[in-house]
Amino acid sequence: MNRMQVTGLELFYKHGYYNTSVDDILKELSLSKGAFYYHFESKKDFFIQIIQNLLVRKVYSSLIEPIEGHQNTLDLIINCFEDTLETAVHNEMDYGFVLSNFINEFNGRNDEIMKHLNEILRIWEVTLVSAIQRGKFNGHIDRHVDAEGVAVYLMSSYIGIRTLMVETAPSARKYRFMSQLRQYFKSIEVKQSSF
Amino acid sequence: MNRMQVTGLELFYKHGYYNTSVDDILKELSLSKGAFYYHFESKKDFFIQIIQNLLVRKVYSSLIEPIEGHQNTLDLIINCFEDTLETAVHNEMDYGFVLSNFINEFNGRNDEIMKHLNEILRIWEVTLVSAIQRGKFNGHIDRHVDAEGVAVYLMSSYIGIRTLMVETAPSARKYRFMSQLRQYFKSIEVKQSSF
DNA sequence: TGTAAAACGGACTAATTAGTCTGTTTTACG
DNA sequence: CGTAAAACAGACTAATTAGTCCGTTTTACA
Repeated sequence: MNRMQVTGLELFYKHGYYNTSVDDILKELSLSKGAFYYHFESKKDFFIQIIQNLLVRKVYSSLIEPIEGHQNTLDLIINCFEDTLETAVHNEMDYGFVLSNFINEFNGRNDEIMKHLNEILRIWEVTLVSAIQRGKFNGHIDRHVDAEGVAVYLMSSYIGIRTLMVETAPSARKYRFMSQLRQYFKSIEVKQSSF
Repeated sequence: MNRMQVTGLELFYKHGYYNTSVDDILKELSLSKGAFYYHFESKKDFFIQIIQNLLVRKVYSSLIEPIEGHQNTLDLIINCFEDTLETAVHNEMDYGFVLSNFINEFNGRNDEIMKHLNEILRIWEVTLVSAIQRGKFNGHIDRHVDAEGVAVYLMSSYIGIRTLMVETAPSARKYRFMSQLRQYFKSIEVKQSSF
């Protein structure tokens, strides 16, 4: 059953939800229809369970937990982005950011699934906002900075760079992206008055 | 024939390419199979023509031409983003950035179509790079800035915010995004030494 | 007005789809 | 062992898909 979900997520990620048939998944697993519909009500039900079991944990371990530490917030975010982007570069089978891919696919087409995906986005946003506020409190980030704004801006740029890194010069684009991210961070951290 | 392409793009944008059947398009237009396959070789051929005729022009008029002026580069970009995002906010049927939606859908699934989409991205990137270099030359942007890096960063954030603006608080997210974009621009423009 | 080509209608095919149903095997456990 | 439930196999249906084919209408133009 877990094997089915893992393989399901792989194929949905590779080919998209609507472009992956239940038969495709079963062929990959050498299983039959009976096995599938014994465990899952429908293809949609199957996908929602994948979101709740695998996708949520994936985002948690790669984008949430790494920025929940108590070091300098901006360093945590830089390292977190650096790590996930580096993984994408070295993954020859990278099809972009799995969460935003699904959001694009289901937007306006399936409200129930969109609710689940938006919920993950919301958690990511909340985590970023509180990380930035922690940074302000700890004196790493300028007190006048709008934490919500920074969070949205960070999420935007991350979603976008993952799309841009598919197919065209991922390594170079990652490097340029990270440089500009540091540049942006310089503009929101507290100015170190030399004394 | 043009009507077919316009309606085709609409539906492909709304529901995705693989999730829109030729029959759907023909039903919308009250046309028959004979009419469609008289003008187009296949569904793929139809879509490629849509890219070349409609999508390219759309990106040109909204993202390329507006930043080709000779005013302050950063102002041009700000206004350009502001305008397209505002359009997205007021379009109750917004399904995200049409170009990145298709890139997400075809990535790793159809090389021929990806080639066309990447070509549009490339033109956008080149336009941004030369705009930034013009800004450096004109004394609006710091000479040490990496034009390629800024371009990638701008494209990333734009693609991402368009994804984030679908469904959840588009207007508020747009506002926050634009504020942070201005913040970022402050960090790359020439420091106005007061004299 | 005559006529050939362009444009279109719509029935058809073969493949694929999600989901059903009935029967068989495997497992757990007394 | 015995047996009941869990797990699975695979043929089946009804709907949908891209694309074909042939006949009919419309258009352009001499």
